[in-house]
Amino acid sequence: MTTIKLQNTRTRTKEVFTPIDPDNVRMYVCGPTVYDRAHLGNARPVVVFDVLYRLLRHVYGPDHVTYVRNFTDVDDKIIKRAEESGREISQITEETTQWFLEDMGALGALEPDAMPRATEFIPQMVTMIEELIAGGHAYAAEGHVLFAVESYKTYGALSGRAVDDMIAGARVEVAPYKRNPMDFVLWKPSEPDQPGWDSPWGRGRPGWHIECSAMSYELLGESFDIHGGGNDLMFPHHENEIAQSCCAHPKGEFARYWLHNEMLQVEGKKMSKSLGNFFTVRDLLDGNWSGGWKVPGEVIRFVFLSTHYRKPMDWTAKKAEEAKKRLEDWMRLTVDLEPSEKGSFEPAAAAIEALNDDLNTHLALVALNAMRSDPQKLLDNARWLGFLSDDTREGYKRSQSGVVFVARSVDLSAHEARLAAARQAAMESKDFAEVDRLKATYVEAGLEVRMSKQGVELVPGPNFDPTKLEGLE
RNA sequence: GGCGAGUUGGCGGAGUGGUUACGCAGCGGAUUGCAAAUCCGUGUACAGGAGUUCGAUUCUCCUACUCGCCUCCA
Repeated sequence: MTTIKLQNTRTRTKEVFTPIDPDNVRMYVCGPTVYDRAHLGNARPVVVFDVLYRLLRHVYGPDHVTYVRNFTDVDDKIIKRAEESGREISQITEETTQWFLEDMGALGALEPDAMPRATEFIPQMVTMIEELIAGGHAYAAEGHVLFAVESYKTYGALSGRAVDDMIAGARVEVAPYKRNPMDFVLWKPSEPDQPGWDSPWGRGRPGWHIECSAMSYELLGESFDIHGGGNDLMFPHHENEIAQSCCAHPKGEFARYWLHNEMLQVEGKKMSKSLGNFFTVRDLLDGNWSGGWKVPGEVIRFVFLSTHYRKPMDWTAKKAEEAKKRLEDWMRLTVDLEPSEKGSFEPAAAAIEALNDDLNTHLALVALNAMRSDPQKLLDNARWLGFLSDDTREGYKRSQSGVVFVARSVDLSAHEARLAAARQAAMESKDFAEVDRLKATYVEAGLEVRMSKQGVELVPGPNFDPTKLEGLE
């Protein structure tokens, strides 16, 4: 049996991964709040934990892994968005959920086994809150229910914080009904025009953190193996999840391995709207970003996986271009091959070993690249890691000169024929002036000109401008 | 202020107590009418200081710098 090692935030060490039950390895990853398109940073944990999911499925078997990722569909940001836009909340959440699935699918991410929505688990949340109150870990005050952090001795252990220190440096406004400034909301009252559910504390809605505790308990049990998310969630979200879950179910361990991915940057800076470097996954896919070209989902995936998940990931146009070239190279080598049957294929040891070592995806990509001399192996392994999908390959095959990643808005075959004819004539006359003139024009238009004994190819590059070809017709 | 991460060659980015990362760019060659693409070959490195050690880029400590979180955020 292969040994997977994972860096556990809880212990700050790289540990051998041993599941509670090898027949049912359980992983929970915090999903999106559905109020808008997922931005690029939202996509990183999705891709990272998709790789872990694939690895676990390989090691323990596809039927022996349960991966849960939630949708937060009740939240003040959603309420605000509804008020601003005048749209129904359900309309917003349903639309955004669908967008999310489409966008993440484009990145080659498999869908989790379960994708629970917070609003479907309100009764379970209420039950858990009641248990916390009964156990002396929470109290009701002015329509709110708050978790009492002092009732949980190890509160702050995950992120390495002490309650007293946090109070000293806290920037939060302290609500008068809080016994301790660090107490956090489990349930809060709703105005008549806000979404709400009846509860023992009046009509209201859950606080942000309780949903993950309630849903992971329902779907994975009081103890499960892996809990993942971005490291910005470590505090307070994950800390609060631990407090809630461990106090409500003291016999359970909650999550045993905590994995956190580092944040994403853009051209060396934090992605933010004020810096003008903020974009969604859809922006990239549609070419609506500073790079200006349509970035295929697999290119985004490649860029993500070329940096280790625990290091800051810097998105740059240059990286995207390099990733695109590499994938085009792989595509060129494998386009005429058929993927091996599922039963007859085993991921290469080099790739598995790389991933076993705390998801060294960069090294796994290097291992893939080393398979260029064995295209069948490259194809199978690339597909196993979420590249060279059927859709991508179909697109490649449809494009005339074999380039998948650039949308072909014009038919270049006439130009190719014309250049080929001119070249043929020049070969005999030894006068290459006309050929050179044509070639220069094509290059100027952003085309790559490939002439060989096999013939002539015109390949659109990122700056291809079809209008520059008009004078040639 | 508290907590945490990082600093590797022109760039990106792995890894290791003593031996080649890899990719891109560069350079040389093959190929080409010339190119492009492709193929072959090739150079440059481990922030600074102290310590442990036969030996450290790799371990320990200190310094500097960068970054993230602590407020909605993945």
